Amino acid sequence: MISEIIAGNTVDAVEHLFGQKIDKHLLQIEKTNRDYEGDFTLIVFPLLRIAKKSPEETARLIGDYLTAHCDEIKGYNVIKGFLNLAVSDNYWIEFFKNNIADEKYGIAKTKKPGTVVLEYSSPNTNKPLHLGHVRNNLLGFSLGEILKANGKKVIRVNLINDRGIHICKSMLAWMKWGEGETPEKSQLKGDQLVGKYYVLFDKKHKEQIADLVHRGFTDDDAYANAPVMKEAKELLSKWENADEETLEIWHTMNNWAYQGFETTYKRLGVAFDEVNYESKVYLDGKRLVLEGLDQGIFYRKEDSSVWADLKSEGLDEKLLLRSDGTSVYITQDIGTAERRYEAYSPEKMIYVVGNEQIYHFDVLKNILKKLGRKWADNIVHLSYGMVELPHGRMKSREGTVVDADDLMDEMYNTAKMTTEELGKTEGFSKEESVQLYEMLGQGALKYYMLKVDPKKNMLFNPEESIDFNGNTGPFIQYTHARIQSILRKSEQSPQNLVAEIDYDSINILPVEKELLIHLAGFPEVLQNAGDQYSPATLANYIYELAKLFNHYYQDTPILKRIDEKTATFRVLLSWFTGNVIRNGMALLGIKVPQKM
RNA sequence: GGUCGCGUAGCUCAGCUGGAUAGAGCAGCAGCCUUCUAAGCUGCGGGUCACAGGUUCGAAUCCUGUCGCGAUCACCA
Repeated sequence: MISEIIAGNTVDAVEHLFGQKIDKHLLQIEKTNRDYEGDFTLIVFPLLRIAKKSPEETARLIGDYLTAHCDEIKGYNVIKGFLNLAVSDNYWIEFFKNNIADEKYGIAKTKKPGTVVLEYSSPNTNKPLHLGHVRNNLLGFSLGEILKANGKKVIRVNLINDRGIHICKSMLAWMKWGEGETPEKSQLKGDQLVGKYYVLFDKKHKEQIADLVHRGFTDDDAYANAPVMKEAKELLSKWENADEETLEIWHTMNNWAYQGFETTYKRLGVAFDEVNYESKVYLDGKRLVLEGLDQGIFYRKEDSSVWADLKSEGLDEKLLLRSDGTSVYITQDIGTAERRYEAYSPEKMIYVVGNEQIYHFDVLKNILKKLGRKWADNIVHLSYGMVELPHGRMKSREGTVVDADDLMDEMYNTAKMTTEELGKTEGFSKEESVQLYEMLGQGALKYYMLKVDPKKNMLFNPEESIDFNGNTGPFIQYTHARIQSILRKSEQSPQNLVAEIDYDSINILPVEKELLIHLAGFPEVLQNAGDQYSPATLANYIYELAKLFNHYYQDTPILKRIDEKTATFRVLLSWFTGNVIRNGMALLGIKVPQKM
């Protein structure tokens, strides 16, 4: 890395000039601002105390030293306390030479030690996936890819919530009013069908509540005493007592939901290494809680419920086992965390879960620590923000939920319309067109969601469909397609060009240097994206790269109207850029087309 | 009420491990296809970085407080 080289030499410079050995991290080196001459800038203010000279003079002295002693630095200028350094073209040509043949430039070639368990998606089987799940899935999948590209071993886990009162609601509604409807009979996706009965339950429940309130019940009493709610609770207790008929219906409806999810996951391009079902693991953790109780870490109340006291940690008391001895949500998470630790000894356990559960994970970590699990510190809650609609949050009750399947259909249609208007699919077969529309629709959707910092809430306006121009997925996909078009027109394959290029003959233009500098930054960006769990960092990097390339493409002939040696270099630089765009987009879960 | 997060252009967002005159896209306006794909490129207008203090040579960025928005504090998950 060039900034490492500059830093190392500056340390020498400071020692030589001012007689003091400084730590490299004291130095601030950044890319030179566009408005100034130079490539990289050393900010000398922090060195003034050592230099005991004016900013300008300090900068000049260091500049002189670097120019004389460092081959990579060919000149400098000083503005106030900013030492703007010009890096020699040779350095960038070397960089190009060293990496051009590597089609997977920046992607880790070998596994480093360290396993990461990454949980994401985690749907409920009572309703289909919506926009919020889409953000979760895209984030989780992309983060997994990014970590793998950083050399980590990643275990992607989906923990499906297939039990509890909400599933019983769907089941009850189906039993009462379903008339034996199946996905096959009504040609409905399984998860949509189950969701339909969940909505139906809610509707009936509301009617009954209104009726009870009308007859003088309070809202709360009406809620709990509505006949359908009582029946749903009975159904839950039947489920817990392993009633055969109930289990069978439960199995059937869950399978419908799983099959529906499978379809959605496949279309969205997300995948998992392991699927856990809550019904199988929800009893885990009880053993640990009882162990903690024995050791006096937790305590039992008169009604025999078990609690953790986290007041000294700034939290509250937390219920761990109900008075009837059954587990609650957090009990299960204690158990699954322990299981994952024992199975994989991961260096991190990442949970992609909405920011509404920050408190939950805070509690979870503290409880595990109380139990002496030091690895609790390795738990990371990647808490992402809500996806909001112009009117606020999505409310299933108000019918403002944006369904994942519908959304993908809409994206496909928008892609189709836009592409046809532009007449871009002339000469495409039917199948190729369909593939392209899907690729563009998915690209638009995924990039739209991933370019935003995960921790921030984001707005989705269904009225204005997702854009295809500007800072968007299709813009980047288009840039890739343009590059491929050049490569197709080149008489030789990139691999052949690499074999015959004469590096000594290369003269690089300022735009080309900009591209090379940006390309050189890819590994660092990838690392940061992994360290900060932020696909957005990567997304924004790729956008910058695509923008730079389009600017280059606009007024620099790459293949035609130039001599062969220049063309060789430019085609290869385009190829390099295309590879980084493709690989980077793949880490976001986005495919790029050859033509569009 | 306690805790946590967010507040940057009309809109959607970058920038936040402190550095030069705060950036993109969309929307608006004006240009660029007899040359490699115009889903592109160039230019113009648009800002009290919520507000007030503080730390610093230097603050959108760090600290404190205020305001606004949101989340959370279940024998729900």
